[in-house]
Amino acid sequence: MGYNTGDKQLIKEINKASIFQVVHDIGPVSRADIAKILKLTSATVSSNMAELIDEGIVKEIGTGVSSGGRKPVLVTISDSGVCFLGVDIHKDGVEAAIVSLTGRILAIAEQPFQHETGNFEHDVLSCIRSVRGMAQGAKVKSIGIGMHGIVDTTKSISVFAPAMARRNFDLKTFIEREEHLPVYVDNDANAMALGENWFGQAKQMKNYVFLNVGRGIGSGLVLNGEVFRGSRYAAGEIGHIRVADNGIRCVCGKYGCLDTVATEYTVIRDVVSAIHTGVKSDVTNHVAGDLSAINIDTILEAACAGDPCVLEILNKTGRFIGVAVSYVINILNPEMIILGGSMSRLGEYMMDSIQEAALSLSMKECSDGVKIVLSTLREKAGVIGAATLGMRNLFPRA
Amino acid sequence: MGYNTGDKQLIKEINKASIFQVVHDIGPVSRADIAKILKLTSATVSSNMAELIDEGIVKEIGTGVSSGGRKPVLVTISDSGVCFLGVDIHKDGVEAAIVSLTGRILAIAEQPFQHETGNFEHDVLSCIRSVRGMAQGAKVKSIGIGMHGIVDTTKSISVFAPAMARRNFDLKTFIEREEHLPVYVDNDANAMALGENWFGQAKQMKNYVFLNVGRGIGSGLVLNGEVFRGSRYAAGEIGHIRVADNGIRCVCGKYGCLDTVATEYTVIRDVVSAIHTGVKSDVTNHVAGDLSAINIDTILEAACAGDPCVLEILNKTGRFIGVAVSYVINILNPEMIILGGSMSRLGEYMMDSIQEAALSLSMKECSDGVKIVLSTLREKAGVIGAATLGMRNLFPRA
DNA sequence: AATCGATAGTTTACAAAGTGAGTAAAAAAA
DNA sequence: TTTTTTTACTCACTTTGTAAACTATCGATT
Repeated sequence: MGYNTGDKQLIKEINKASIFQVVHDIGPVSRADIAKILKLTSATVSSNMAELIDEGIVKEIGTGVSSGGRKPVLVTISDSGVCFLGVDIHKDGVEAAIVSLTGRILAIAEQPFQHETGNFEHDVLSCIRSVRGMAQGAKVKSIGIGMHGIVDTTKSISVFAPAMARRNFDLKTFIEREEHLPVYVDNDANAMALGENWFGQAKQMKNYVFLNVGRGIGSGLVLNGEVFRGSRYAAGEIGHIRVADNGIRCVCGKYGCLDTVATEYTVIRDVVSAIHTGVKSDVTNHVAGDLSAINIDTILEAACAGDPCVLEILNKTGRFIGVAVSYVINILNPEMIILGGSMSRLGEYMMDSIQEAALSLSMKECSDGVKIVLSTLREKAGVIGAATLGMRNLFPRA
Repeated sequence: MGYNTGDKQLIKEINKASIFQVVHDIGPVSRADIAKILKLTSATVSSNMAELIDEGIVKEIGTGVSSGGRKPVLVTISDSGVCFLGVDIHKDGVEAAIVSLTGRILAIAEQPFQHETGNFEHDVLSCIRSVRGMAQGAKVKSIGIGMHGIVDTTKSISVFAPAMARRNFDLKTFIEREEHLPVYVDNDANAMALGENWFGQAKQMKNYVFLNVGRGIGSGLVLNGEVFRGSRYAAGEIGHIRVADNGIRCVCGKYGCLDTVATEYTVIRDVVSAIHTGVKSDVTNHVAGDLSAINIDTILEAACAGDPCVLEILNKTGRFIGVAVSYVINILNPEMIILGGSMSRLGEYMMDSIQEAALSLSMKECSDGVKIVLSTLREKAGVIGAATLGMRNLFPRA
């Protein structure tokens, strides 16, 4: 069980994938330079390049400057040859986008769940169709789905998703039948982590952690250059690490989980309760006194305005995240921690406390050189990450 | 940087390694069965098998029962064709053994460090030579060294080893020059983890954690089937995760680290201090009242005899380890946690509390199915693991 | 302007490795 | 005894990368 074997095609896939990778990483670049970098012969690069160009993945873009001989023909990733549909399924709805191999978003659409019907499939499908309608010229190669909860990636089924009251939900078969395109499903944080590797902060990085902070908190781990999913697809579920002695009972049944102190919901809860206990906050003005109208947007506005109540709550939230991050650093010694997800809009106001807690609680040898940064893909990390699931599968065995 | 390319030899290495792996896992086995399992043609299996036999790695062992045709020729791992030297360098000394591909120990030797001289190289070398002298007929292919502290495995140098007051110590070059054999160096816990994969509890396992509990506490991580070392070779350093509010200052400068509550030293310390505060313990009898003579052996005897004082201290120690294990489980969702190292001799008396703490503090989805077990290689895990570093390198790219 | 050296990319002969078909050996079944 | 099945080897074929020769440019020099 689980033995690898190789054949001639495997070599080709490996080399072709690496050639693509070099173009992606440092393109525009000439065939000759690729050969030098990969220590392949120019013949090998040329023949694989011909296929990549044929498939619409790479294109020639002109000539570079000569260094004393024939001008090099530069190639770059094709911005329009093929593209990929990414779907982010979170607790409250679906978001879908069509993304080019350069990370450009050709079209994007959103569809909140109609919880009353409980027909999630329909909402997902309608979102996919609406975005495909917006970009009809696009040659969509596949559909990648990033899904909250636990996803069995070998069978491509959602084993358990809290917000959709269903277990072992086979989204892949359903969407493939409806859309006639290959479908790849993975956990949302894993997809985001992969997206960050292709288009964000983690380019060419082999060991890093993506923190998805939003309606819950989870993480995607990339270790030794591969997404790490654990033995039952539950790796990176840091939301249920104990970080607080607050006595708050988590949905998982335990007490003091990170999930009880570091999500959109808890920040809103803490702001409301602070105001209830008489603390003055700028937020009250933004919602005209209606505390039930407080949301992440109003909190963000107050934070921008420098409201001390909100800033202190965000600091505290950051410290809790930092505690969990310190465990991750001690165990995994990653190169980078990337903060993303819907809560990352408040990221600027939490980064300092995350960093301070994470570094002060972890061992120097492990935290040495670790970069803690905000995602540059921000709220698009979900759909872009999901689309990269399909891109990744251009070279499945490489 | 870090691109993979493939050539024809790569295919061969992959297939040859997998053929070897099947023989290792389920041998004795026939060529035909291997072909079925690996979905290779019998021609491919035969030609690779001929090389493996030629190299003394595998041997024919007779014929099996026919199921209606020609009797299959069974092959198995050669117990004597080639063997590997493993060296475990811990804080107080060196241990070396010559190990066959079947995990049999042909010779073993020990050499405490002569700290006054500070000439560690000499002690390591003399231990290696003494064990080679014991098994002169053995065809030793390589030397694997498991070393405490942080090891840069690409350069094979010990970046930082607390007990040897030296940084960036190039053991590989030194030993290769003296012994004229390839030398592979890795962190001791990583080596043990690998050893457990070849000969111990983690056979055919892809995701597991080896806990090395001894004079310090560290871990070796095997993730996606590979040893995971982190970005600066410091992954798995769980000794410096904060698990206690005891105010004890760790050597690393922080407070409450696992290393301050779960090593040989802390167990001895706690027993001594309990006796000082008037608790009656069986240990006192074993050392005839001389508390400075208390060591792991006397504590083990007392534990065997059911001494409540010692058992309570071991329980407490186990709970602290369990807390750290719970973080590991939540982050990595491993298949197995293996407890080894010199303290694992006391393992029976800690397993329950480790398990209880680990499971009660981790999320169900992550801990589901995780097996927490004692190493079967026990105190030999170090040298056997180190020897497997060499075995692993029979098929370096596979 | 003509020539020469250097660089880029393509073509061709070759080698390595797996595949697939065919074959011999050997044993069980009819 | 004959037939069938299973094992393992041989050999022609295909794929893929390599090495070297070849073509196409380009810049510099004469």
